[in-house]
Amino acid sequence: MHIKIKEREIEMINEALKEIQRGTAEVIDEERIEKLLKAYFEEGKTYTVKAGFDPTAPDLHLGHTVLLQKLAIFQKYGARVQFLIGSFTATIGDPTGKNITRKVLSKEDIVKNISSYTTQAFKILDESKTDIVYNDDWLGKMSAADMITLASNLTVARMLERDDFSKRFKSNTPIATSEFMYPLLQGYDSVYLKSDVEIGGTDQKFNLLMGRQLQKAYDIKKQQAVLMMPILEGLDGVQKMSKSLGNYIGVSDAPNDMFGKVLSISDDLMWRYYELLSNKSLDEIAVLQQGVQDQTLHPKKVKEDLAFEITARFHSADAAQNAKTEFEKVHAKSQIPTDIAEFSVNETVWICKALVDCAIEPSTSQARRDIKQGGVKIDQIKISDDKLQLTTGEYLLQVGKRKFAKLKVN
RNA sequence: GGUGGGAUAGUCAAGUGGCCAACGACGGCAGACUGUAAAUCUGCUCCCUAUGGGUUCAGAGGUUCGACUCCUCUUCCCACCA
Repeated sequence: MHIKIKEREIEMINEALKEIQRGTAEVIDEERIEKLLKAYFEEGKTYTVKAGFDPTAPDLHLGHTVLLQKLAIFQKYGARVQFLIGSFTATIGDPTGKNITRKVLSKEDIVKNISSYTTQAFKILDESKTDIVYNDDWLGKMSAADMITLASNLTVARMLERDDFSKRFKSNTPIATSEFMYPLLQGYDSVYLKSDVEIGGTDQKFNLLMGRQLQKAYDIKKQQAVLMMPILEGLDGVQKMSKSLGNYIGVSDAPNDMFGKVLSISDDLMWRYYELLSNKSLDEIAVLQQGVQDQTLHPKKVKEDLAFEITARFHSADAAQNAKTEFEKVHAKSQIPTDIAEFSVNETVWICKALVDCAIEPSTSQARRDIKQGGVKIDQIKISDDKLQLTTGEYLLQVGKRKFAKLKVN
C-alpha cells in the first residue's frame, strides 16, 4: 500500500518534470527542480520561480508568453511566481543601441505600463499564485559601497565572456560601463528574493547564471535552478520576435490580426509555434506532423487550428471563430471585410489625398506609385488614373489586399 | 591626456567636386501566382496635385559657378598609446 503511493508520487513527479522540460533550450540543475517537486508532492511545500520583465513597452507579445506559459506550468505544480518588474533598471535607462540613449521612463509611465502588463499576463498566469515585485524596492536603496561590493563579484574578463559583450567588443560596437552592472543587478534580485528557480530566454543565460553565483557569494543557502526557453522567432521565422522589428503577434492584437498573423507564418515555423505556444501535448503534435507528412492533413488546416487556439486564448472561442470566418471571406474568397473604417469629407477630393486622409497610404507619392502599379481599387475596380477626383458619393477604397476604407464625399 | 580612423535614407553599406534623391543588400509596399498575409517571380521604395518643384548624406560655418565629396570648428563613436 505504502509502496503504491510512492510509485504514484514518482509518476506524478516525472509527469510534472516532463511538462516543465517541454520546449526548454537548457535546464541547469535539474536535480534541484526534481527535489522541489518532490517536496511539493510529498509535503505540500511550495517554492518560488522568478522571471524578470522589462516594463519599457506596454505590450506583451507571444515571445513573452512562452515564458508566461512555462510559469503557469510551474504554478500548476506548487510554485509561487515572483513576477519581477525591472523598475530600477528601467529608470536608469539601458544604453544598449548606438548613439541613442534609451529614454528614461518616468515612474508614472512605468506604473501605467505595468498595469497593462499584468492584466495581459494574468490571461495566462494564476493571479493568486503570483507575487508582483519591483526591483527598485531593494536596488534603489543600495549605497555606493553596496554596489561596489556587488561589483567585486565579477571580473572584467568573465564579463567579456558573455556572448553579446564579446560580439560587440569584437565588432567595435560601444559598450557602456553601466551595462556591466546589469547582470549583477539581475543576479542580486535572486539573492534578495531567495528564488528557487529562475526562468528566462537563452539570451539571458549569463544573467541567470549570475544569480546562482551571487546567491552562493552572499551565502543565502540556496542556488537557484535555471531554466532557459528558446527565443521565439518572429513572423519572418528568422529574427527573434520583437516589437521593434515589427514581426510580432501582440497579446492585445485584435482577433482578426492575431488569426491572420499566425496564418502568415511559414509551414516550418508553425511546428515551432506549436511546441512553444500550443497547449496540445507533444504526442498530439507528433500526430499532426505525421498527418501533414502523409498528406492526410492539410498544412493550412493545421495552421488554422493553431491560429484558432491562440486567438481563443487571448480573446474567446467566439472571437476566434469570427476571425476565422472573416479571414476566409477576405482572403480565400477575396471579398471585403465586415468592419471598415469610415471617413467623410465635405468637398471633392483628389484620390491620392483621400487615400492619405483615410490612413491607408503614408504619402501621396506612395499613393501615386500604387495606383500606377494597379494596387488601388475603388468599389472593387482597379483604377489607373492618379489624377482622379472623387465627387459627391460613397466610395470603397482599397490598397493592396488588406487595407480598406470607406469614404463619403458630401 | 596624445595620435589616428569614422558618422550616408528603416537597417547594413557604396559613393572622395558636376552624370547624385545618391550603387547594392536586407526590410517594407504593390502586382502575378497560391491552401495562406508562406514560397517564388516582377516592379516600386525622401516629400509635394508632379514630364515640374522642394528638402536630404552627424551639426554649424567656409571655399567653389557647383559639395555627400575640399577646409574650419562642434558633437558622438572606434582603435592604438598613456
